[in-house]
Amino acid sequence: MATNDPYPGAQAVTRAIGLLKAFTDAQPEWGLGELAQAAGLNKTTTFRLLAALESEGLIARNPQTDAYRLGPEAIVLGGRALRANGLRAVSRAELEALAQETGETATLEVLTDSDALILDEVLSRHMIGGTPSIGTRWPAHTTSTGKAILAALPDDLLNAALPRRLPTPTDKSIADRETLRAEVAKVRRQGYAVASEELEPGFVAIGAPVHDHNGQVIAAISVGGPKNRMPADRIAEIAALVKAAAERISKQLGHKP
Amino acid sequence: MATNDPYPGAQAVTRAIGLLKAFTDAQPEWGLGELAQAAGLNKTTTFRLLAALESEGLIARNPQTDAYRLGPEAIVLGGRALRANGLRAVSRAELEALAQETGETATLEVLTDSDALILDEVLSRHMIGGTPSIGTRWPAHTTSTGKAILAALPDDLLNAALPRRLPTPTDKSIADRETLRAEVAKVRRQGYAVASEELEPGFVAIGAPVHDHNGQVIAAISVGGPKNRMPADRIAEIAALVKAAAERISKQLGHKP
DNA sequence: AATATGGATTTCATATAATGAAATGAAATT
DNA sequence: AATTTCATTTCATTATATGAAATCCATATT
Repeated sequence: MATNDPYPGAQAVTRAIGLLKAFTDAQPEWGLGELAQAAGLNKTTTFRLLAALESEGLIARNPQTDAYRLGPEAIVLGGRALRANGLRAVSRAELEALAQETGETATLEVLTDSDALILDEVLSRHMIGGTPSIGTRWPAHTTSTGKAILAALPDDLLNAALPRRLPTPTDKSIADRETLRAEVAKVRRQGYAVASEELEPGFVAIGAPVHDHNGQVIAAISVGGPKNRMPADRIAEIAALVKAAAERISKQLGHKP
Repeated sequence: MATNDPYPGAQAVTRAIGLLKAFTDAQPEWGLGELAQAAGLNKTTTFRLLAALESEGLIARNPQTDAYRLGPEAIVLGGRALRANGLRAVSRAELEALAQETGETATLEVLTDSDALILDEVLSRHMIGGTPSIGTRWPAHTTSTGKAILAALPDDLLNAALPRRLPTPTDKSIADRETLRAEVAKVRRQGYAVASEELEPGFVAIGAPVHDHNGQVIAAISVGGPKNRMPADRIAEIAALVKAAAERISKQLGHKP
């Protein structure tokens, strides 16, 4: 999860961030005691850190229950981090076009540590009213975008990006490096990656890499939807669209093929 | 900006968050020295705090220039904060319908301190490829949503929510409490608020309040677009749509009118 | 090629600010 | 009314954050 080892000489900061990271989609609210326990901190320390975070707006309290939750400032910082990334501005129109043409959900994702992180998303017309998952992360080797990025990395960086053990959220997930190596070769050959129920049963996506002006991969885009709308011939068709869109984005970023 | 006074006994945390908040849309990247100066901190301290934030992923470095910027974890936390707010899930479909019917941009916003914070946004069909502003904040009294929320607040909370001096981003912005009082009365009478070039020249929006099951305002939704597409009769028409949508959302939240 | 310049890091002695055990307070629950 | 379960405050102790100065490093400049 951490990019590096915790930096010494800033214990309180590291602990405070640890507390922030405890607020997940699965458990978005915590009481003081349970959070202290989960974070391995003294209750007093936890209280003091949370109070500091709250006074800065990163933490808020449920007005009914007094439970701790993430605060509005987290949303503000997240928005700024997102907008600071020029990629989004460049790729937005392509994502919209892809979602329009295919009727499915299109995403822009980058690699962080060993996860694919969703930076932008245009929802499928079948998901009217659905909640976008911007800011969500999944193990890279289980996603089409993650595999597209990994495959476009030089081997040393690819190995560095892989976790010690490959998580397998479904029984179709790639479970070992041998299989992954073969898949990477295939993705390199094709120029796109398909993840068929490797992240979630019933979900299929197709991803292609985006390159910057130095020729390095910096992101990937994808189109995905339920398996029943993704027969082999349609996958091939979508793959061509996704690949072409990714190449146009790369070109806008100054990439010379 | 801060919800409360800085909490003592967590200096390092408060300072670290101060650093994070220095990364804005206007200045998304900083060198160590200038950031230390801007934050009023010693360079060594700044370095150490940034290193801690970086190792946790909240700060990243521009690979070309080494400049500091917000990191991927900021996006992750922002996404979680957003999804923790059930409001978004409930209102999403209504925003999409409003954007569809009017062709303009629809937003969901809440009040933080004295600002209206954008929680969700469906872009106008005139802005294909535009970048959504989720996580952006504006002075509440200059926005339609902000005024809708302020007007729906009891007087004591309304006063508490106003800053000492009212910022005036344009010459049409409400500049004094007297004028605001009259405007609030009007908004209460109408059940919706119009902000005509009060935030930005050429931009007009119409907002209506959303209430929870206790009858308290918790948010507002809006539809907005350029002044030239917003003649008086169309404003009235859109106001009716926005108000009805806000009422449907409130009803879903258990509000009994 | 050698040197200067403007950064970013590291070092280290010091004292301040963070720590946690225990006491207290405030709500729920019995 | 008593009990339990939390959150919050107090306070003495020391671990931890601090900043001045030294060093390193990359990039201009001569």
